Amino acid sequence: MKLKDLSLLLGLSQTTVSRALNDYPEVNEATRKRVKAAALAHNYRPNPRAKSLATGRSMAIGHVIPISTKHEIVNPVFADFIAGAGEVYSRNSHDMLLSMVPDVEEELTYRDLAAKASVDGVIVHGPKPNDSRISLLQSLGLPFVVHGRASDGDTGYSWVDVNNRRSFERAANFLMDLGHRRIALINGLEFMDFAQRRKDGFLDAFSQRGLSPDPALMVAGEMTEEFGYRSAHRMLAGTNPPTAFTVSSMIMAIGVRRAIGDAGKKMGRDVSVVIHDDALSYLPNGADIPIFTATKSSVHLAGQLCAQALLDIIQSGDTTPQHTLLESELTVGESTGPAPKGAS
Amino acid sequence: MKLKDLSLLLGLSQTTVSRALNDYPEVNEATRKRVKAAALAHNYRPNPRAKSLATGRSMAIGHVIPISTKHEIVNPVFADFIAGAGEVYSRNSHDMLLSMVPDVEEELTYRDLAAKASVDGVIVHGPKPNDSRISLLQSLGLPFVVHGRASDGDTGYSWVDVNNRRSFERAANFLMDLGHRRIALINGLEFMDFAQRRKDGFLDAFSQRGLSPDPALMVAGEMTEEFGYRSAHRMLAGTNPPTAFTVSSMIMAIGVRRAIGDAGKKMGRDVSVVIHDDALSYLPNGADIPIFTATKSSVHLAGQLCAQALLDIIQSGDTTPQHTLLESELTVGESTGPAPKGAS
DNA sequence: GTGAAAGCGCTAACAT
DNA sequence: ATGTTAGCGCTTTCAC
Repeated sequence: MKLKDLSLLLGLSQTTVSRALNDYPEVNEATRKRVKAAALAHNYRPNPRAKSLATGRSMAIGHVIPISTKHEIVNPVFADFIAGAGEVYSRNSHDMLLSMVPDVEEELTYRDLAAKASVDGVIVHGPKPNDSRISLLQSLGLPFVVHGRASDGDTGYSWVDVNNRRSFERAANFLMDLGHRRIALINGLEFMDFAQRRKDGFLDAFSQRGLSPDPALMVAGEMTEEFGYRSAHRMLAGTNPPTAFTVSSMIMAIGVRRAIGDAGKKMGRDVSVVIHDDALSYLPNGADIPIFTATKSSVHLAGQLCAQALLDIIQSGDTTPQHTLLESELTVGESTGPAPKGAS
Repeated sequence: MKLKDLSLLLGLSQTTVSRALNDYPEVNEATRKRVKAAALAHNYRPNPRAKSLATGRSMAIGHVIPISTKHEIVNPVFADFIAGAGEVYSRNSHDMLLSMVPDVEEELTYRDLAAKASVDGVIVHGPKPNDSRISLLQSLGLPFVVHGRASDGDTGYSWVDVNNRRSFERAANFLMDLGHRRIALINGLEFMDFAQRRKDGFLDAFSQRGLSPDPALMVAGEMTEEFGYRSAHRMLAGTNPPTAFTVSSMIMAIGVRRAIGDAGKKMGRDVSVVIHDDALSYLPNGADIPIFTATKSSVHLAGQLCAQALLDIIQSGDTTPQHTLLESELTVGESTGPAPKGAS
């Protein structure tokens, strides 16, 4: 069933039918009703490609995922984000175009998307400081929204971000309120913007009390179970082990938990773990080790907001940068957690 | 830069340029060279929508993900699969269209994709026995490949599946070779095809030795950390606890590990855990609890094979059902694992 | 308020 | 081996 068939069927021109369907004001209300009813009855769906060719808009949003560094896609956080964004696209009858490309081809892919007008806009994932993709997209004139920020104070583009700095500041403060002083930070690679911000927040919490963390308890690396395990293991085996951990991802937290298990007899119940990134869904507060989920990640929400922001930009044509900073909740498990031995 | 511009520039007709670019045989080699060079130099990219409108092919593959039951997308396995498929699409210059829809709208979505000719084919995720989507897609005439199988012996459609039955048969056999007899099965919901097959394999391993598992040690439920924890916890608290676990997913395995941790002092080093679904990447063999990854999941490979199979079907037009059964590797951790107390 | 006709950028008969 | 022409299914002037 195409437009022509429908118009013939109704004894109207394609033009009128098209106008009726697309809610043009000049159409007679009676006609519109008749047309819409017929379209529904005959299950008419406009061909998006034809429409797109005529209008110049693709009604699709691109997500480009580099695949050689596997972190992005394997990360459950990514899936949640995509799910959130996808819902918004569905509701607004947009398509989501996912491109998995070797990261060396990422720039080419953006150029391609722009040249072929395959998408009306893109979401940028995993920004690094001074990310080259931003200027590329600007020069290509392709609307975009960044999930995260490419560097501090940069206001030249739209982004949606979780308040990473504050999350870790609050996590550290929470632990210090419980009496912990030897708090470890198991962070992601610090050239990633989010990791840098988390570290800043962590340090801030200490400064606020005139304290400073033990540098030996601060590490950054690949967000893998293995790195979490090894880091925590080394720290716990030291002469002055930490009494609490702040961890940058669920996967690393699993490793930290394993290390704590190894050291279990030594530690007793004296170790707290604070995790970022939706850990609550996967690692509920255990009976053996008190785990506090400090920041309930809002990745799913972030996905929705990113998508909505981009659609708004595309619709309005207004590219004035919009910035959304999400506060993540401090969610505490059932147990309020122990104070370290000899704490005040 | 569009075809017309390029043809004007070259002093050729659009037709010739189009033919040269699309490797039609009747074009003069010299001309083709000239055309291709010019296209490259001027960075010409054919508009896929125009092309699609003219050819009737969309050069896109659809993946429909129901979102009200969150399992599908949250599952890291899903992300790996998508990554695998995405690579294949990229290499074959196809787009991947991801639709996140409330599961009640799933059928509507397929009808939509078919009616609007948005995609040349779809991949079906998470099949259940006698899945209604299969007959729907067949009646819509939309090419598809199923990741998994909708029921036993069904050969009327193409699928790519991991040999779930054998994976669990081998896992159980592996543990029995180590001397274990009280082996638990923590399975996914048994109305899912894969879970049923895993159970079958588990049971087979016992029958082969003239044994049968304790029904109290076989459970099935949502693949969550919580379910894994609770199931294992209950079993370990019983009078005759298991000495080994086979677990159907990484997430559940985390819960099982937590339960083992709880029961640690009682158990000593006597518990083995065998996990399906790429557990190796996330849960390396621990120092405290011996964990054996029995089946290295091939989801990523499955994604590639599904995508390739679908592209082949679309290209050749040959819809003769193709079936691919992947054998998953039995990967054993560093430790070969302890025999249970008093084992032979 | 409705219609005729041109055109979006490409491919595919049908010439030559 | 190359060009001419007519679409693909829709929107959008422009005219009535």
